[in-house]
Amino acid sequence: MISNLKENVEIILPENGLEEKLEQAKKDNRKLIIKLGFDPTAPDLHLGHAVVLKKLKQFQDLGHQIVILVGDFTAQIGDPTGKNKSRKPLSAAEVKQNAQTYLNQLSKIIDTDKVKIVFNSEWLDKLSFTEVIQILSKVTVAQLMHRKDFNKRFTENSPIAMHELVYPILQGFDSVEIKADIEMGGTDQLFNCTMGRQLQETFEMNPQVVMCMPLLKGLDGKEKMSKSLNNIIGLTDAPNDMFGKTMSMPDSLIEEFLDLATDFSVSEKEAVKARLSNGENPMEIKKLIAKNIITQYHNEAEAQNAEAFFINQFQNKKFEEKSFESVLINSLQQENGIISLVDLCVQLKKEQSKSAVRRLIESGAVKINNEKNLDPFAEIELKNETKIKIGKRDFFELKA
RNA sequence: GGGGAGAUACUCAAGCGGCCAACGAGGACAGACUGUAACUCUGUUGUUUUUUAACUUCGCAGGUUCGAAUCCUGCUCUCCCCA
Repeated sequence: MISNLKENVEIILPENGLEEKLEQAKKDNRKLIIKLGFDPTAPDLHLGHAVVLKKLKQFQDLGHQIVILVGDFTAQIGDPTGKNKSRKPLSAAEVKQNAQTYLNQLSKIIDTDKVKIVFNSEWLDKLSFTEVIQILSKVTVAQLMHRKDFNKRFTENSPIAMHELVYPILQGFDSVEIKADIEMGGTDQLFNCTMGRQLQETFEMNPQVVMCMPLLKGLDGKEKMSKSLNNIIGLTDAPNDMFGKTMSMPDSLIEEFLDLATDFSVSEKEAVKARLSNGENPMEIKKLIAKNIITQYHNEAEAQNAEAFFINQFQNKKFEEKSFESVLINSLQQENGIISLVDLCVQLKKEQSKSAVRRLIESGAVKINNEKNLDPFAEIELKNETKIKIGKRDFFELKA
């Protein structure tokens, strides 16, 4: 059981802490409190988050108490780094809304009925300045400067605002408030999580164990998976999308995805890796991974469908009827069923400027009924079942 | 508090009165080739009117000029040195 709990975990602090906590819980006949923080500004969950969430799920299955901490207070302060200084603090309503979205997505992996949700504004709002100073006095600047990104910015002479330094401390104080036994997070959270240990100790509590999961790389194969880098597979992505995205990742990512994104058993993983090193086409392995992922977040039938679709559509280059995003002709702005190609594509592909779309068309990215059309001003007749491909991933079909 | 340097598009970074929507690099996107991989090659990378054009952009606000990212004034912010 312990080895399952430790699978894929990159860092456990202290080393034997997990065992001790489990034993203690057993002795006291109580649930462990397992904390996971969530920043309410970014509620789009992807496979990177799933790495941590699946670990939480294991604990939940063993009967422990998951506490989701919504960092609404810290989000109100706003992040001053870099150019983001104009970032608006979220309103209470937005925070609520985001938390709800987050929960919905969470339910793909863990049982949200059994999860406890808390907002850190509940206690952080109430602290007096005296109390704040007292908390701050527990931490030294030298400690804070150990954090990698503070250190980097400091040595590079880029600004660090005071309240940024306070962030990790507040996060640590959250652990005090909720009496966390374990705090989970990605390896990037290591510093913040250890802050929790330290503060709990000064508040004479048994310090939490820190468990950090590795950060899954994004589809670009370079950076961590992150929405802003546009390299994610979202938990709520459609099956065909998941399949296509998985197939488009660089081969160098295969092992990592196998380990972190699939739910194969350890021995199955080994077997698949052996196939790879025996020279099997990595593409086949990627299909395996894709199917496994879709099975997790949708179901097996969908996974089969997605594969069949992919093979037919992209490998055999046959256009299939299914799985184009249907667009009602009535919903488009038009003139008597006629529209220019740019205008059509702008409406289909939202959040792109007209100029950008126009360039796309001119570079040959748009096909109508599988025929390239390079003229942005071609007049398109809006007919039922007209298929429009924009780039590699966006497919639409008009419906009367 | 005193002295010095600086703020340019996603990032880095040129430009220092007209030839600037702004060199170059990275990134990103698209195309060809492929296994929707990598490599390589090509193109694009402010917005808008069907575009040898107009409009908005070089920290913010004013000013000088026929004309400003470039000069002047004030402001904001950052970095460095000294106290």
